[in-house]
Amino acid sequence: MKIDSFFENYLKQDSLFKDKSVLLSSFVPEEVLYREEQLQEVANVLAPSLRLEKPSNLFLYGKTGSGKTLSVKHVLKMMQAVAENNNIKCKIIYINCKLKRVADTEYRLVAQLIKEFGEEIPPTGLPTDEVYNIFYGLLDQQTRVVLLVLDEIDQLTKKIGDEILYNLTRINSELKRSQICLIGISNNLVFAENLDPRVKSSLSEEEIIFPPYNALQIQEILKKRAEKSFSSGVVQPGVIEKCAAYAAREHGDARRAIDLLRVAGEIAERSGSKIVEIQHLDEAEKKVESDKIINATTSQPKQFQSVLYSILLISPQKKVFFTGEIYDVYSTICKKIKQNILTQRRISDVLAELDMLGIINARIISKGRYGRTREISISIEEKIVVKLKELLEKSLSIQ
DNA sequence: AGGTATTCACATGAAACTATTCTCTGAGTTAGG
DNA sequence: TAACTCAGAGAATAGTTTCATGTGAATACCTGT
Repeated sequence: MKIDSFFENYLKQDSLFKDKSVLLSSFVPEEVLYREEQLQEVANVLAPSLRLEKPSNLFLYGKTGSGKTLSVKHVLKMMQAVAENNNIKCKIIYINCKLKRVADTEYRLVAQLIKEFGEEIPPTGLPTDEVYNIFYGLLDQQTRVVLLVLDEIDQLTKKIGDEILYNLTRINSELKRSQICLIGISNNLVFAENLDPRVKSSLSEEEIIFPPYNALQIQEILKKRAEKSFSSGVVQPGVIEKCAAYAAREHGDARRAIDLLRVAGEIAERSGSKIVEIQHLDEAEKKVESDKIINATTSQPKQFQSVLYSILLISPQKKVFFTGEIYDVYSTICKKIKQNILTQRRISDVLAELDMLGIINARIISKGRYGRTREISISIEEKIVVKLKELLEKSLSIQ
């Protein structure tokens, strides 16, 4: 098939999708299923801001894909509509703290806040307290309530500590006219435990817990979304059920389920199928998994990649191996590609990161007289290992 | 045999360092009046 | 004299290194039987 006719055919062939955006994670539906209680609670807490009174700070807990972000966005959307209708000055800022190079440090977070007020701030070069001052100035320009949503706040504190949160909670006492209300969202259920007690008490004036969805609920959610996104009759019976089952196994992660459905649809479409079948779903699961890993590794620095490559080199020969062995292999590889060799201390950290990413399985064991070390095994599929190995060879230009 | 002390091979933490990217400031230089 | 250039001081950040301290249990070493 020649390319030109390919495009022709592509156009002629009608899409399986009616509206794919419904299946993207940024989509906010008009109706949030099975979260009525939480929605109401969020609304209750935030309502005072419509009277220009400061609402209590709010904290939301729940595992990934349990509808936290969605619920908050939904409530805030409604509120903003009302605020606009009645000409109430109420500013809503949503920031995801996990985004690299956007809001993952104190400086950048405040810089991002300033940006929300329509001012630009250089990415570096300014002292942090200077940036704070600019922010205070902007905040206090007029009387209003500012609702600040910090998504994945646990990532932020894990990286740089809870000082920022302390600063943010104290802002109110410095402001004359504005009021700021913090809404924290965390995936980590024990997040607040290791927080400065002062921060903890002022941040979690109100707490709402989001339980995971069960399989049935995910099914309903998927059905709703599928109706809107796919053309009718495309999704075969059983697909949604299986998709929900996959997700329920992973602590009821609805986002993952929706993602899976979308990828399954894309795969079906690309293969020229007119319907989405279970087989596409299985393929999608593999793809999502391998994409996740490949994305995670390719965005890492060279040194990180060479450590991973070393592990992949050892893995066919042994089922489990130890830090020292990896370090040896890593050293020879570094020599081979003329890269300087990092200390074992650093490699230890890299291994811990790889463990976090779920690429390897590391467990600290003691071999008694023969020391203490990480017992490492690889935790990704053979197929992905091969693919990853090729990729790393290219990226590190080996051979 | 039973109990204690050692010892290995790292793990884990904190602080300090390095390279890079960026701003701001003020001295020196240039061009126009 | 105003405008411009350009070096140097200071910041933020990511990735490391250095130094210091921690640690679980297999083994070595006793001790008394």
